[in-house]
Amino acid sequence: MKTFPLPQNCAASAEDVAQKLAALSHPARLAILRRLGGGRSCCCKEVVEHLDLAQSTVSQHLKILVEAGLVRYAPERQRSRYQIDPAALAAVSASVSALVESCCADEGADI
Amino acid sequence: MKTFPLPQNCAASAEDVAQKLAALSHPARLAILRRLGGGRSCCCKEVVEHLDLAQSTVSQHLKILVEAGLVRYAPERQRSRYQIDPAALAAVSASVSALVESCCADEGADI
DNA sequence: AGTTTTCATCGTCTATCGACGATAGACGAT
DNA sequence: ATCGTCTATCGTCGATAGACGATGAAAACT
Repeated sequence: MKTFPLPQNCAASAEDVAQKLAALSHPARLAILRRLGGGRSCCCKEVVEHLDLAQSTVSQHLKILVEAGLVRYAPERQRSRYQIDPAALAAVSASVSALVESCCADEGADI
Repeated sequence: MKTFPLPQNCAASAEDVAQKLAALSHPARLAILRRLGGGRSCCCKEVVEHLDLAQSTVSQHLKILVEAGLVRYAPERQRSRYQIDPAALAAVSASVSALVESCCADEGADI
């Protein structure tokens, strides 16, 4: 597995982290991400065919993922190309890990 | 017929993961978690004093965290005790990591 | 030309979120 | 018994999410 540069990734603000997590907090968007995983072709139509949602709904979900910075968007000729941003996803994962560690780290836990 | 097949290596369903991520996707709740981190005393009032939100609002956020299974709730005598569930948080972190890895796994990266 | 395909956006609808104040219940202290 | 404190819940409000169909634009294909 390749290592991503991660330039000061964990310095993200709480709002930023919250936005990315919000983008991840919907089953349809998780399904979309899985669909985009593995370097698939990633046009909107293909996602629509696998999700049983209206095209406009899928487009909205994709937009949310793009606005959160988790998916890159390339308006190719006709069929737009959506592609996962591995660094951004890795950054989110790192942020969550950091959060968990900071919450569970110290303390002899008197309770 | 399931809408989302979702072959999972983690035991959690997509809805479950989404719910936990939704619980994490609010700056106030992230701040609450940080407050609860390190085995603090964790009564509602203390959180209120550090968050500049109404007590009812904080109670709501705590409830969301409890319902997501990320925080444990012990209705002690007068002042309730809120406490992070480290295992649940770790599970969320693992789920996110698994998601990221499954999405970025084979990545030919040629467009 | 026209047609089809694909996509983004608009408008609209309902449901939920997020905030607050007010209130009631439970408890300790006086 | 009464007062004060802490908490959870209720009711309400505006804002937003999430879904859909309809529409328009751009590229590709007759």
